[in-house]
Amino acid sequence: MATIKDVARKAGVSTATVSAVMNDTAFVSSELRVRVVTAIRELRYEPSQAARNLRRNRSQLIALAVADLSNPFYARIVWSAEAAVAAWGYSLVLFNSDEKPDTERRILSRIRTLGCDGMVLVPVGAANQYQQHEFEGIATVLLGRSIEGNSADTVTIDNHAAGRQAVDYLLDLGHRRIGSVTGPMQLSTSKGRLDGMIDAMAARGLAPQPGHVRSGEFREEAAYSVARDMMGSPDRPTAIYVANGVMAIGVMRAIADLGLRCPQDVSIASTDTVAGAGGLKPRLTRTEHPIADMTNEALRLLVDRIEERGAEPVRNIIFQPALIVGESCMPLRGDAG
Amino acid sequence: MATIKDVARKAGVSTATVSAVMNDTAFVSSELRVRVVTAIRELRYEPSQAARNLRRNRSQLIALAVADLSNPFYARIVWSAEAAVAAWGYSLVLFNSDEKPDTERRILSRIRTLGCDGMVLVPVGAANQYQQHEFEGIATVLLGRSIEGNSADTVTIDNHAAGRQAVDYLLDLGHRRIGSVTGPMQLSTSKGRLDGMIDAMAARGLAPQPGHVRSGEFREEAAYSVARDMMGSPDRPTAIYVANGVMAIGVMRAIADLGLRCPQDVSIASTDTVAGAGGLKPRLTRTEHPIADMTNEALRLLVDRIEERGAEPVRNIIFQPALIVGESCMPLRGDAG
DNA sequence: AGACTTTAGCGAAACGATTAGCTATCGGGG
DNA sequence: CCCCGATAGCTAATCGTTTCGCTAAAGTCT
Repeated sequence: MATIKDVARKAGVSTATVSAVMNDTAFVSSELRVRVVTAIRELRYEPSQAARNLRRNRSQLIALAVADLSNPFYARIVWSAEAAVAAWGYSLVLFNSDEKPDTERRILSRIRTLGCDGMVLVPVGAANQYQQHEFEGIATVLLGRSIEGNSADTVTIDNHAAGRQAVDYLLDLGHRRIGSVTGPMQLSTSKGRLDGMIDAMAARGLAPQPGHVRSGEFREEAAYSVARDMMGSPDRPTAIYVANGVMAIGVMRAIADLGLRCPQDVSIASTDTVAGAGGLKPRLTRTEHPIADMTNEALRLLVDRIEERGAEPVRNIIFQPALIVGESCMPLRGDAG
Repeated sequence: MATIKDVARKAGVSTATVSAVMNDTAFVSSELRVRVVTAIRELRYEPSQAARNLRRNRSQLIALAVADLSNPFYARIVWSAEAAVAAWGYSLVLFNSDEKPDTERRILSRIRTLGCDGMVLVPVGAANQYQQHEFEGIATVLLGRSIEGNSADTVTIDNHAAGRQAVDYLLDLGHRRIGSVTGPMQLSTSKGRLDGMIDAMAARGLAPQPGHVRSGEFREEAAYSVARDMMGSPDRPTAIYVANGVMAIGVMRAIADLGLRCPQDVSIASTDTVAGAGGLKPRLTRTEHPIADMTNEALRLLVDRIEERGAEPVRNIIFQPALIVGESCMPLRGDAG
């Protein structure tokens, strides 16, 4: 592989001039410029990113660490993020913490030694599991979930509104015994959505029964077993609010396996969506996140932090969910519709 | 950020000794070793990957360029690849060529300047669009699709067998007028699957009618419009073989929009799968690829090439598809079942 | 014409690690 | 008692860029 010295020698100039031509960083007479570019072309010279990184102390790499790559929600984020990162002139380094705090810790350290210029993180652990120095010296944007007490920029949705919207919809259909399958309580997303649900019910003088609120991992299997258990008892809820798209699949499967039909016997509303929803029957009624917008915004903030040295104040951007009505909910039988 | 010199000064040793301790590359007395490690800890020293890369001429980066990140099939590959890459001690740089040869060209150049140690590529263009030098000096494994005349290792499935299996199944159900919605003919995958279909029919003295074989982009929308057109005419096929999971969703939607029901009026068999298949109704009958195995194998080959300098012969690994029977096919009405 | 400013281009010092080759030091054998 | 080999650790070169500061030639003003 040809180096800048080879080019300089061949063109009869100094390496500084070659560098100037490459980066358009100083005026070079057209005569020298043409000698340099032909030399570059003939030698098929491409500058060594490693040397450049060392000198410039930049890597042009942006890391994205998501919580669960098997979840279509995060797959969708990856898709958007790749496009946005490329559009800003960076490359995307992808990590999957698989909802495991230990894995996440290793990832943070790896991101640091790779020298990524910035990272977008979907945090996995509880707030107290993070050390301050894990974020020092690297631009960070938290996406989807936030960490209490952390001073990084965040881009999230209004989880409280999401839970509230979905459950208000169920209440409007006449449901009173509403259950919920939700995620781990240490995550801001799960907690916010459940709070929204509780507030929606409280606003009408109701409250979920103790056994009707279950939490587990944000995974299909966890949701399946929890839902099977909850829906097996005779005083089962007439409607369920599921806090996550993948869990919704698990819940629907559990219901089918119990011999119940989805809108007729149990209504299901969820927050967040799954891919292939076009073919899913019945189509879920759900509150959707504007995933692409959120991801783009996260990268805009991140690149801003990377490229402007200015210590702007912390920014927290909150997106509003939108209720998408599918076919997974029905008015409560014999009740007002 | 502390450098190796700071550590050396603080520990009262030379940088060579610090390096030796870090990399376990030479014997260091336990006294010095302990001085070095405490200095490292106190200064929170982490070696600069950039400097290391420059010196070692390695980057510990593996690039993965897939054809379409919006396709769950590739999302699944990304998931597996991230895990495999991490397990081998590398990090994954992700690119999406979005089925566009021009974008792919830019990506190849970017991979090169990033100095990735190797790449896994799902090629997008026709064979003659590739230049030899685009692959020179960087370990490459082609995944899923191959490029005729290219000398890189490949990991693919037996597309011919996939088409043949799926269509044999339809034939066994008594279908005779079978159509196909398939991908671009310049891709080895589309061509192989279609050939498999044709051979399956030929083996029984049949051939698809000219208007019943349609190709388009590997996208839901393309499949939708093509299927709508094909299924609108009176001599429409009684069964369709769809060469791709995402297209199958489009075809099912087209059929529903035409007022036809899926197994009863039209049987659908496809190759390759989509995520969320657990919730999809009716579940697709399809030939599945062992995605995780294929991806792992691709990375095994790649790391092998990167780490062994030996010029082993080119390896082409072909995986066999498996037929998964769902509920999207029925015996032809009034025919032998 | 002399003094002063501009500017194209060069030389060499960084950046922070790895590593080949060298220098002491120590113990043991003749 | 001297010499030799082994070995722990150091010195300095090196990887390929970028960039600061400099030189010398050319232009501008009085």
